[in-house]
Amino acid sequence: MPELPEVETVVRGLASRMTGRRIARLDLHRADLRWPIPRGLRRKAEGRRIEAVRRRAKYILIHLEDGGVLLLHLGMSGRLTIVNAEDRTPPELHDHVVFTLDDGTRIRFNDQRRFGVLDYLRAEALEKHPLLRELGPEPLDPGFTGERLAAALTGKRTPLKAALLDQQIVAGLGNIYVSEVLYHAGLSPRRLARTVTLERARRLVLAIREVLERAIAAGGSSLRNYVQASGELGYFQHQWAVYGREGEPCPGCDCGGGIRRIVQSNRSTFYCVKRQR
DNA sequence: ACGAGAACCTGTTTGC
DNA sequence: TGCAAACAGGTTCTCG
Repeated sequence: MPELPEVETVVRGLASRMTGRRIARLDLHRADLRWPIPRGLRRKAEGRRIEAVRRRAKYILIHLEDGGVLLLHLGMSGRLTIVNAEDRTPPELHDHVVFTLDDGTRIRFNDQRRFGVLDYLRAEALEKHPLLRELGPEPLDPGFTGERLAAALTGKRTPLKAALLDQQIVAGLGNIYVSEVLYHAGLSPRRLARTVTLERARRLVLAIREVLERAIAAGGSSLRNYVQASGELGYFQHQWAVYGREGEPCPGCDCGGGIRRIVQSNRSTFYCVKRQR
């Protein structure tokens, strides 16, 4: 599930509970997720005060007082759950990592498929980290403009859908929000990226901002302080226009089109053939 | 260098 | 009912 809006919601929830606290304990229940968890991570984290929790693309960055940074990625199935100090609920299957804060709060990192990541780096080397180095612009930053997107798409022979999933072109969109954004921009997912010139790129940038901001707002408003009663972070009711709606009528207008599902690079895309060109 | 597809893992749903 | 195939919201790696 986790695309940019979900990760942003998770980061806000984590920040409210972690900032200023110390990591009293870090329990690693296995030695790897997608990749090995660095040796010595526990020693580098335990006892340190948390200065800030930030997001870059779909990565969660937990900044420690000494300049260390914990980098988390939720992959396909990762979820974070906040467990209050007095809650004695035992660990669940696939709870691979558990943070315990100095006030007794626990944060469980559960990841069934283990495509997630836990790494450690130094703040001064953030830009050089192999996972962060190649990332494209943040879609909600003012620097992400139609001009910049058009330039990034120039000459690309790949379908627009695949280009927008490419984190080097814009960082944070995933399979669901790409379908949503293309619907709102009125552009076909099958259109070649290189045919997106300035006017269309501007439309796309507006659609990207609108869809992401609305999703973040929905996350914030439907969770009490971004934490569900269960303690789970980042899960909220979405109102998707096209994703998962194969066969339903086009929701946004009376064009009479139906939502079709196609497969592009082995992943589902949903769109309205009539409205999106 | 680019783009398509496989691979990484586990679990659930779908279709014969 | 049972079993295999398809599918799931991400990213990297390999190959042509």
